[in-house]
Formats: sequence, structure tokens, C-alpha cells
Amino acid sequence: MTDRYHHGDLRRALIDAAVEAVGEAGPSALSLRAVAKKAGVSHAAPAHHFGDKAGLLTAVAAEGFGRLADTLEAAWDATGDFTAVGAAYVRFAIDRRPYFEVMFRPELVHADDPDLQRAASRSAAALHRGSGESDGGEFNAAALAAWSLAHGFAELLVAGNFPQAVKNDPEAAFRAVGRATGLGSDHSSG
Amino acid sequence: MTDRYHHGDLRRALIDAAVEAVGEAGPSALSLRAVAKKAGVSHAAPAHHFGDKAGLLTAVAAEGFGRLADTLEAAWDATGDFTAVGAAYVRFAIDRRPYFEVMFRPELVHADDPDLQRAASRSAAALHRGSGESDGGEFNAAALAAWSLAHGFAELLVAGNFPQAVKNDPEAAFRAVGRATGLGSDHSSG
DNA sequence: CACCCGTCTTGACAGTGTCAAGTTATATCG
DNA sequence: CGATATAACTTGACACTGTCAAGACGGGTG
Repeated sequence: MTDRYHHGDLRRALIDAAVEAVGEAGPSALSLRAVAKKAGVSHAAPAHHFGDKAGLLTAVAAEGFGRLADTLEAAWDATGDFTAVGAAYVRFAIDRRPYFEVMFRPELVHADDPDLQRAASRSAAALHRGSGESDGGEFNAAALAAWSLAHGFAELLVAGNFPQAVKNDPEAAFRAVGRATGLGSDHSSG
Repeated sequence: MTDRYHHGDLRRALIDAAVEAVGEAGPSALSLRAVAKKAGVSHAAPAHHFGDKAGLLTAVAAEGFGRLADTLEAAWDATGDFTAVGAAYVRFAIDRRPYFEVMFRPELVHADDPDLQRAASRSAAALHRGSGESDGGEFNAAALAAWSLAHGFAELLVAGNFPQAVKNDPEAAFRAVGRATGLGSDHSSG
């Protein structure tokens, strides 16, 4: 299997290894050589598939945005309530933390990558759906508020800035936060 | 001046150089050797004052939290309105972006540093002041909401995830967001 | 003046990302 | 079936990184 010269699906294996490595020590401590060793290939193999380190992280981020979009769309379809979508956002940040830690760091990835941008737009759209539709004009304040609230909560949570009571049950805390702002339920109730 | 063996206030100079370097290429691209060169000292000088790279970034983060706390307290004293405090938070993320990029990255700093924790608590308290007082119990949903909203907006903004209309006048956009949530301004609007 | 000790330098080490050139296996074509 | 083109991967090298040990310097105190 792994001792073949042609790996079979090395790209897939490298992304998995990268996600695992990020989960262990964070994205800034990521070493291409360690990832290569984890996948059982030589130290320069990743460059062949991803160009450079940022290329690998770009693939990770794109995959993360795709997964997040799936999660948010499912939450919306199931409940039709923004607070539930936001809670799913928070849960994603916890459960898929390695992805989350890469997705919003433009300095670590190739921010202009088409796949990445496409996937990011998908998850942004999924979140907006839960907070009112966009007016044709400048921007939609409710959508910005929804995204900011969910994202800020998730970031502060995984960065360890919240008290223990919140860490114990983050989703419950976020539902309380969602209620405090009255963002999702006043227009879509019925 | 700089050609003396004893620098005078090298610690100060190194922090300034680090902030400048972070502003140019982000915290993950920061090089201790480049910082040392910028300050006109040898490559190992920073280690003497800060122990290691994380130590230097810890000092930057602590200073950033101190500055942020000052900013938020001033905004609250001047207006008594949460939306204004949140807007000050957003403005800080823009104006002092190098600090902001380090402050919420526990993997880059010594998160258990006492100075850092003290400064972080100060700014958290300043932000809470603008969103209602803490109940003695578990946590305060309004305070969490306020912090999450301001922080998420700031993060998404500096990460480039917002449309151009928002980037053009971020503070105005945030005020709209603050109004959409009705967090602090329903009593003081005029 | 002599000493001490904090400040900073020098030199070395293993580890990093990236590039160029070479090697191996798969696929295509005669 | 055998030759060959091509993609996948390896090997080796380069400049650069953070960190550590040892040494050089110089201001402050006796």
C-alpha cells in the first residue's frame, strides 16, 4: 500500500495529515516535512501537489468551507431558525477545529484561489439565509450581525477567552446569546 | 545611540520592531532575526529579553490588550453607549491591526503570562461595561453577545470576508449591525 | 581601581520551505 | 508485446529559521 512509488491518492492523504497536524499544534507550527513523513512520502512530495505550504493550507481551508456550508445548510433545512444555524457554526468550530483555525487566516493561504473563494461564498450564503434576505443595496445589516455574532462567539470560544460556564456547554450559551439579540426569530416565526 | 553596546531600552525597541514586522507580513511570518536586525542588534538579543519568540509576541499582545482597554474605556466614558464601544473595538482592529492579529492567537503566545491575562481581563471588562452588568450566576448573555458581535465583525473585516460596501466605512456598517441587534442603543438613541 | 553582573555578541546546531535535477512507475502508441 | 512519453515522486542542496552555550563588553558598586 504505502510503500508503492505511486501513492494512489497522495493529495487526499496529505490533506488528512495536514488537518491532523494542525489539530495537534496549530497552523503556524505546521511543518510540510512532518506532514510528508506522516503520509509516508519524501519531504518534497507536498510541493508537487500543492505548490507550496500555503497551497496545502488553501486546500484544507477550501475543504473546511465546503464542510461548513454543508453543516449550515443542513441546520437551516432542519430548523429554519437562525439561532440553530449559529449554534451549528459554533459546533463546527469546536468539532472541526483544525479546519476552522485555517479558514479565516488569509496570510496562511492563497486567498485568491478560486476553489477557496467558491467554498467560502457558499458558507457565507448559507449563514445569510438564516438571517433575512439581502436587499439589493449596500449590505444587509442583519446578515452581517448574524455572521459576526456566530463567528465572534466561535473565535473567542476556541481562543479560550470565555469563562468556564460557557465552555461547559457552548451551544446552550450561544442559544442564550442568540435570544439576547433577537436576531433570527422575529421575522421568520410562524 | 544605536551603536552602543548597551542599547538603553532594547526591550521597547524590539516590541516596536515586532509590531512593525507583524504589520508588514503577519504574525506567522515574523522572524526574530529580522526583528533584531530592525532594532540594530544581534540575532540572539531578543531571546535575552523575552526568552523565546512566543515571549516577544506575548509582550506585544499584552501591550495590545492594554491599549484596547484604554480605547474602550474612553469610548464608554464619552458616549455611554454600547454601539459606540463596539465601533471603537472595530476601529482598534483596523488602526492597530498588528496588535489585533496577535492578541487572540493563544498558540503564538504564552497564554498563561500574568501580564497578558491581566491586560486581557481589563479589556473584556471594559467591553462588558457597555452591555449591562454581570448577573452573579453563570454568565451574562448580553455581555457575551456584545463581545462576540464586535469581535466577530472585526475579525471578519480584517480577514477580508466582508463586501466592499462594508470595507468602505466599517464603523458605519457596525453601527447598523449594532442597531439590528438592539444590544445597547435602545435607550440612548437620539 | 577592581570586581561583579546584567547586557549583548558570536558561533554552532538541528530543523524549515523551496528549488533543480534525477529516478521510477504508469499510460499511450507502434 | 516492447518502446517511449509523461506524470509522480525522490534526492540533494540552498538559504533561512529559533534556540542554546560560551564569550566579550561595560556600567554600577565596593
